[in-house]
Amino acid sequence: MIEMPEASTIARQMNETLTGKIFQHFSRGPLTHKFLWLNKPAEEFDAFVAGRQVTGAKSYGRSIFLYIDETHLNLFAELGGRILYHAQGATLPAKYHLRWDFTDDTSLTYSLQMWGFVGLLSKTDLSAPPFTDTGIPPLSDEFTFERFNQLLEEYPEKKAKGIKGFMVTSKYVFGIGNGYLQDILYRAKIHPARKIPSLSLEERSQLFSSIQGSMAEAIRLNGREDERDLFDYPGGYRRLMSSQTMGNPCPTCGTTIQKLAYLGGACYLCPTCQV
DNA sequence: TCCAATGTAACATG
DNA sequence: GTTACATTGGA
Repeated sequence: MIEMPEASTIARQMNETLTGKIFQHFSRGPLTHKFLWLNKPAEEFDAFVAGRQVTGAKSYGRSIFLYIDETHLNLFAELGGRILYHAQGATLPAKYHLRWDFTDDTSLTYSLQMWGFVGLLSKTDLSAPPFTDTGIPPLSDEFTFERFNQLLEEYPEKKAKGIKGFMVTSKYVFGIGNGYLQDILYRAKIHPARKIPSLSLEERSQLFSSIQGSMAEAIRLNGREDERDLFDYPGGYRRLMSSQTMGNPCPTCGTTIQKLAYLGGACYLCPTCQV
């Protein structure tokens, strides 16, 4: 899935590569998928974007905004898969779900994995629900330790669910999914099922630092090694806790890394370090 | 053959 | 309070 480091990398590359290009055509690819959500029929996407210009791109949490003229944007949200740029003359992938062609004979394709929302919105649409329901992206000015602590207290299910429930719910911290969460909790030495009221101030501080540190490092490395950037290059961030490292010794204490099914999606953790 | 993962529905339990 | 399930391309 695309989490904040991937969204950041792809948006930066889109901004550098696509800005100034004129859309020629939007279309669906040869693959279909029930969990691909467009907010309008593909024909409306096509009719709207044709002849309009890309004016930039940026990321927000795990979302990507691709700006169209001064008034609209193409929103990529809650999505998995690959968004790829194809230079003039490049062979398009055989399988993809969506495609944007530009007038200079370059194009963009999206191959979905799991699910994804692609929306054609006006900038004002972004300032109304459901697009305002997202939480605060890590590394943003708003994301201070004080605010983080406040969000922990505001989480309505703080007594019922473990810290994992809070962390992967986009309404609070926006940008982290199950993938990076494993490393974040490992670095903070916190078990995914720990209840929020039981977290000491020091543990909250460790968690906050771990979020900031993990996100900064992953952004610096252009995302995870098992995800791809706009040009189909893998990122350089190798997760410490994942299906790939399960069964290996914990780098800190040597205990075997375990897998645990909890609140949807797998947790990988060191049962000794994370309590 | 199994894995990835979000949100929600359905289930089990005390 | 926890798990199953929707899905499907890729390892």
